[in-house]
Amino acid sequence: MKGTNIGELEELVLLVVANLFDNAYGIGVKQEIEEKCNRSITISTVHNVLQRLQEKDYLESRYSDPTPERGGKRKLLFRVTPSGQSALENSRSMRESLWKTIPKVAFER
Amino acid sequence: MKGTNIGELEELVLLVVANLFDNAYGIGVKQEIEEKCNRSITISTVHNVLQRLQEKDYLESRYSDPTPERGGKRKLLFRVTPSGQSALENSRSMRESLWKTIPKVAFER
DNA sequence: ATTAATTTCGTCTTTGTCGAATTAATCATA
DNA sequence: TATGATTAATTCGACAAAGACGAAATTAAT
Repeated sequence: MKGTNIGELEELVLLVVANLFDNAYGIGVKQEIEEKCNRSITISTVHNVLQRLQEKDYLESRYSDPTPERGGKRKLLFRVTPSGQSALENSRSMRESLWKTIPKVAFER
Repeated sequence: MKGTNIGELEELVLLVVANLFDNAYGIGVKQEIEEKCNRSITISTVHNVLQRLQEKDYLESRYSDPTPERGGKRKLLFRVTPSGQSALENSRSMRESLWKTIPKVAFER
C-alpha cells in the first residue's frame, strides 16, 4: 500500500480496539476477534498488527499496572488516535458510497 | 490471508466491478477507482487483483468483441460471482456490527 | 509499418501469519 | 525470605499472501 490505505486486518483490529476501548491489549483483542468475528488468529499476529498501527499513528499505547493475579504482568493498552478514527471513517464511507450505487442487475444471475 | 478473508484492495475492486457491471474491464476499473475513490493505481495492479479474484472464484470473466476504434482490441469483462457477492456482504456486515457497538467514549479525547 | 487500447510478465514492498523465545508477575515450599 | 515452578503477557525472527509498478507482449485500426 502506498502508505495511505489501511489493510483488511488492520481495519478489523482498529475496530476491535475501539470496541474494547479501556481493555484493548493483545490478548483481549485476540479473544474479541475470535468471538465476535468467528475467526481464529494467533496472539503474535495481533501484536504484530497492533505495533504496525502504532507506527502509523493510528493507535497509541500505555502500560497498565500489573494485575494481582498469577502471572498478571502489566498490559500494553491501546487506544485509537484521531488519525486512526478518520482512517476508519474514511474507508467506511468510501465503501458505503460504492454500495449505494451498485445497480440491482449487477447481482442478478 | 488464511484464504477466507478478502484483502482491502480486493474488496474495493469487487465493489467497483459490481458498480460497472457491464463494462467492468481493466481500464474501466482503474478509472473508476481513480475517480470515485480519489486514489491512484496502475493498470498492472488492477489486472493483478482482477486475476487473483477470479482464481478465488469471486469474479468470472469473458472476452468482449473488439470495438471499432483504433487499437480497440477485445476486452476482458468481469462480473461478480455469487461467492464474490457473499464475500462482500460478509465483510460489510461484520464491520457494521463492530461499528454499532463502539462505545462513544472510545473516540473522545 | 505505425499507432493505440488492452492485457500479461517479472519483480519488489507491505501486510498477514505463525511458532518459539523472552519477560515479569504470583504461588508454593523449604 | 529465597528460589524454583507456573502463568499472563509481550517480543523476536521467519515466511506466505496481497499490493504495487514498469516494461513487454498482444491485437486491433490506420
